[in-house]
Amino acid sequence: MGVTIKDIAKEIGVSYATVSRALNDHPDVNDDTKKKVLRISKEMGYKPNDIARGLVRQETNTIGLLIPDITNPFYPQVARGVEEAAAAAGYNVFLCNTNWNKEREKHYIDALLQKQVDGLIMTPSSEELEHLTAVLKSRVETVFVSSFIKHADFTSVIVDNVRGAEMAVEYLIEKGHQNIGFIGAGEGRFANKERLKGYKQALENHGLEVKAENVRDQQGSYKRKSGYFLMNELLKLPETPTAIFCYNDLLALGAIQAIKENGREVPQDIAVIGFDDISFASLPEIQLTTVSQPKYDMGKIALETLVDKIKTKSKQAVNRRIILDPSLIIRQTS
Amino acid sequence: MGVTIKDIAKEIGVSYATVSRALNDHPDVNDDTKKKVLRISKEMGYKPNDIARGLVRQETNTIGLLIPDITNPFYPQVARGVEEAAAAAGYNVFLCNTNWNKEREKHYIDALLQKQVDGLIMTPSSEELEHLTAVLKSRVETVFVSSFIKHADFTSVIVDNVRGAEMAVEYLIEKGHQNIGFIGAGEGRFANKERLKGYKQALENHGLEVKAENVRDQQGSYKRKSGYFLMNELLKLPETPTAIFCYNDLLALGAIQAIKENGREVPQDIAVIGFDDISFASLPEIQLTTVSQPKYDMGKIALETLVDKIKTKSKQAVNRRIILDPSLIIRQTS
DNA sequence: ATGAAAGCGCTAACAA
DNA sequence: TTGTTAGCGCTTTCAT
Repeated sequence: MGVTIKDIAKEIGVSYATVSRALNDHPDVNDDTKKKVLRISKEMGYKPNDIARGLVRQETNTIGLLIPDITNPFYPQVARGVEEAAAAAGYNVFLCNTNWNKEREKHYIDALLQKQVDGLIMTPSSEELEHLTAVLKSRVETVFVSSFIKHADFTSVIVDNVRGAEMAVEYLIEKGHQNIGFIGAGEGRFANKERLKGYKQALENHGLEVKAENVRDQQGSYKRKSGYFLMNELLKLPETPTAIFCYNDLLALGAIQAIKENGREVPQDIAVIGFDDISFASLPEIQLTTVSQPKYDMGKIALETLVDKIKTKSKQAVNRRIILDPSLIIRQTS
Repeated sequence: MGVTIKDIAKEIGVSYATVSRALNDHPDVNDDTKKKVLRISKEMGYKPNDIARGLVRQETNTIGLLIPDITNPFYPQVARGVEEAAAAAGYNVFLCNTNWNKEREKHYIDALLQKQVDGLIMTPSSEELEHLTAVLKSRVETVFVSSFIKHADFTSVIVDNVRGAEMAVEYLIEKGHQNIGFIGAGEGRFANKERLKGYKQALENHGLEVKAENVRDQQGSYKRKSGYFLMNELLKLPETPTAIFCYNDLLALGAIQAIKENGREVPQDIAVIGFDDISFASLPEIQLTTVSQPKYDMGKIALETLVDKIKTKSKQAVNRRIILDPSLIIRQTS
């Protein structure tokens, strides 16, 4: 390996404990020796071995980040927030892409725990808990992003999904729409449930009926082709909705494609609203109306919250939900 | 901490070396004891401490991945390739987003080396080497993706940038364009140079002049707004090109926006071709003609090559360039 | 202010 | 087949 603390000690003729102290600028160390140690270690090109340090300190300054789909621009933005905040706080992050796959998620969690990560930030692939028992038992600090698990004692950073959905659907109603559809995916997901709830609330608040055939979230993924597929189902209905609220922007993009291929216009024939406000939503060719989430901030706050939990470990074990505000961005598809 | 190897040893009444052997299924261990160890450790919920193992084995089964912009969908795709191949090979990956910032890159490299990563995969922020000396000196196995450093002995996985650019520009020439512009960013970047080279070659091969004012790669970033800005410059020219070849899709998207806002049509007035084929390029509203790179495969191959280098360490230290083929995808912007 | 020594959890000779 | 022991590189008591 490289230069170790012992090499430096030998070189200077002090004990390696002294070198360690100097390097960590411990108070009880002679100024001259400290300077000397610092100088020599620079000269010799010494790099501390974080692995060894971690072993004795029982901490690794490393956290794991589990996201379900790195291909959906929403998550890279969150990841950037986590990442930059982590760098600022002196942490490194292991990125794991679960692909919404419970098995992979489980596998990754195990691997991360064995790597002794100090904490975990994750958007779980589902609300079911069994595959998360390892985390629960290990008691490693965890914060959830864009997700919330009932029955479990985790901190989470989320946007007000219900409110966001409500805003979108209310806007559609104000525009005169009476027959509004919902496209989502995976009933099991927290955020999906919440946005569906907001959708229903808005309809009910305005005396509108929630039609079962208008709600499509029983199958498919959160990707474009799924939006395309589900919209096509909706287009087969005797009374196709005149507006669609989609769980996310990717689904909305797929829905729009289906609508256009069906020979109809957006928003003239059918209006579409998404969720997330990924960067591509603002392209002149797209101009997608959508509910914006503070993606970067969610990541940043998640990391900061996690670090806080790690530092104050077991002291204040109060978990909480940090809820951020969404905002409706009106563009050309509604 | 959790359950350790010693706890298990105590429980069963054997030495902890035996437990270690059983757990790593070493040949020389009694079948019964092995079974017993396995059973008990499962019961006690034992998880090996990778940190400790790494310390003695002098390997961490961890690699670092440095990418310049996680916000550009090109990199997440590469990252996915790296990630999945890594999981398959039993490695974990530290993701670091450098934001094209040399200082951050340097900082991350240091951090990764201190974490004793077994290898590095990176797209460096620039071709200059000084900030990479740490890597060079540490002799940690490294493979470059989508980049190639002259004067240095690294393996890299790249697409044939020259050929890709040539294909794009030749196609434009065949379509009758005589006045073709280039939009790039950061002259210092390898890939930028290569694509510019391909652009020039294609022009020269067809007896067309390379006009300095048509080449815009001296400033700006690789992002959309930069393409927008540079295209606006081109639009001010007395003879605005009738076709533009862009370093990447993001720049192309920005250029298209500028063209449209200028009251001209794509491709009727000005044709645009990008590079990368990010997923959004295929949206019906975008239909961007572009040079496709095998993004996922680049990541996968990079990881596999790296692992190979790690395993055969110092044996076959021959570095090479792995060059993949690009393909021109003709859509509606050309 | 410094040194000696223990130990973090594990693997790997070397003995037995 | 199993146990003993040293040691990976570092931090941290406890002495001095």
